[in-house]
Amino acid sequence: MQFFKTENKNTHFCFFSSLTREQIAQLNLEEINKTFKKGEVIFNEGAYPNALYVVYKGVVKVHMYGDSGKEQIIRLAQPGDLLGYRSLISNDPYRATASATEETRLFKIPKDTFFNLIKQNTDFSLKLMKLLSDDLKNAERKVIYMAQKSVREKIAEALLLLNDTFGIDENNFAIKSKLTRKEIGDIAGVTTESTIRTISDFNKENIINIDGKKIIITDLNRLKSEVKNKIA
Amino acid sequence: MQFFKTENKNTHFCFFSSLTREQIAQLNLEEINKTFKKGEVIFNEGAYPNALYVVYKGVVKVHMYGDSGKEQIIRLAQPGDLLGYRSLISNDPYRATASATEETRLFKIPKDTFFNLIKQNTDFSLKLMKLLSDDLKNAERKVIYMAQKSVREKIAEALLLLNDTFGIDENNFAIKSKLTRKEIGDIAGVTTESTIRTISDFNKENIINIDGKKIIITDLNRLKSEVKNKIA
DNA sequence: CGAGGAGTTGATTCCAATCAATTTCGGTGG
DNA sequence: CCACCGAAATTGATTGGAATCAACTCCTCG
Repeated sequence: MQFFKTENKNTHFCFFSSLTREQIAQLNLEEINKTFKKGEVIFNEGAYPNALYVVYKGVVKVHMYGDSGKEQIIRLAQPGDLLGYRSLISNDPYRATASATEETRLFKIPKDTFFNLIKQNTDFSLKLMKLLSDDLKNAERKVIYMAQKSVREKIAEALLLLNDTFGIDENNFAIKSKLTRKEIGDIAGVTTESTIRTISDFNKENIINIDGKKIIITDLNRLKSEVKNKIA
Repeated sequence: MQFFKTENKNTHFCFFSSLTREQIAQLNLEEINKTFKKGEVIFNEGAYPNALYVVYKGVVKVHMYGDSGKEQIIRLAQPGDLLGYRSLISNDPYRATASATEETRLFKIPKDTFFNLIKQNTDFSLKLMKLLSDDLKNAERKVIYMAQKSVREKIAEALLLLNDTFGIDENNFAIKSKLTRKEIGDIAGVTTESTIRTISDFNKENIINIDGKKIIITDLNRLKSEVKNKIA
């Protein structure tokens, strides 16, 4: 079961890899009999959560809109990641929308099961708290990022995130992401035009290589060094 | 005991007001025999937490530095708020520094007590999760804020935060904050000069009134309307 | 094969940072 | 009590980075 992967992902950590098999068994994971296609919405801002989702295949973008209508991608959820647990715990309506960025399949954990597990299993609770803490850490880090970094740094960071999240194609070494330039900009908090210009700059400087829409990171170290003072 | 205040604070919620008296008794609250003066550091970025702090009197700023050295204030903790619980749960060194913005007194909850309580008291755990969730919600909101808002909106938001956090003086209606203009800018993620100019604009437009360093919000509604699409 | 979305590029604008200089204020020691 | 010092606040001038506006090309997919 791929949940047990142990790779150390940069941005998110695989929640399930930290659970025991027994704990996973208690989850009553129920596979949703539906494959979400690119762009399909899993849940919408404003809706009330009645279950927790677990990404099983694919990558989901969690995004919200500023008042001007500009989109901001809050995070990317990959296999093993939870979706919508924050709203569930806070008992709030979703404040963000979740959409598939590629063919995606999900498990569902009924709300009751989830809360029962929290109540019965302190170990599970602790792990969930740790997950929340880590997400909070990332979000706080992103605040300072948005406030202080240049477009160039933001795009470099976004590309590194894509690299970590989607991985690379064995054949052509391109990042296996289906995100558009606009969406990359939405991660970085930057306009589409600036995103394109910056990606083009990186290309000219041989830090990356553009092959159509595909991006190949040719000099990972230089890309990383664009992101100063990176916090692991 | 002032922890039982019920005011609905805008940005943080008073953790202790949601606990039963019994739960509070279990906390082994230990008053720290020290009054922190304005500017004094409670804990430093990089240090390892060995206890949880509860603000009892005063307001504490939690802040970190971008690589250029620019400061960013992550949040303001007021009486009843917890300090350092994220790092404690994640078992990380502190990633931010906490300093008093005025005379501050703290309680301390030993690390062991804290974790024992989590393990023994599911209700407490749930409340802690809710707290984490709410902080996460705020942080995510701030990400989009930093990415998309103008200086004017950011300063308006910061002033509203000050108003909620410090309250106003009964005599002159000034916000009872001892923060400098620079610090207000550090909340908003804006330079000191831009902060001053914007505050001065609000003054000219009779949205606020400046009396020396003191700020009096004279037209709260207009100030609020500067912050479009405010999420409660 | 047409249409529309995605990508790209160039020109222009403008907001806010930066740089620079001056004033005000709060505290402190003589 | 006052003079003085350094920090904070303020104001002005300039710069620059990124958004915006606009036009065009290139896919791709129905």
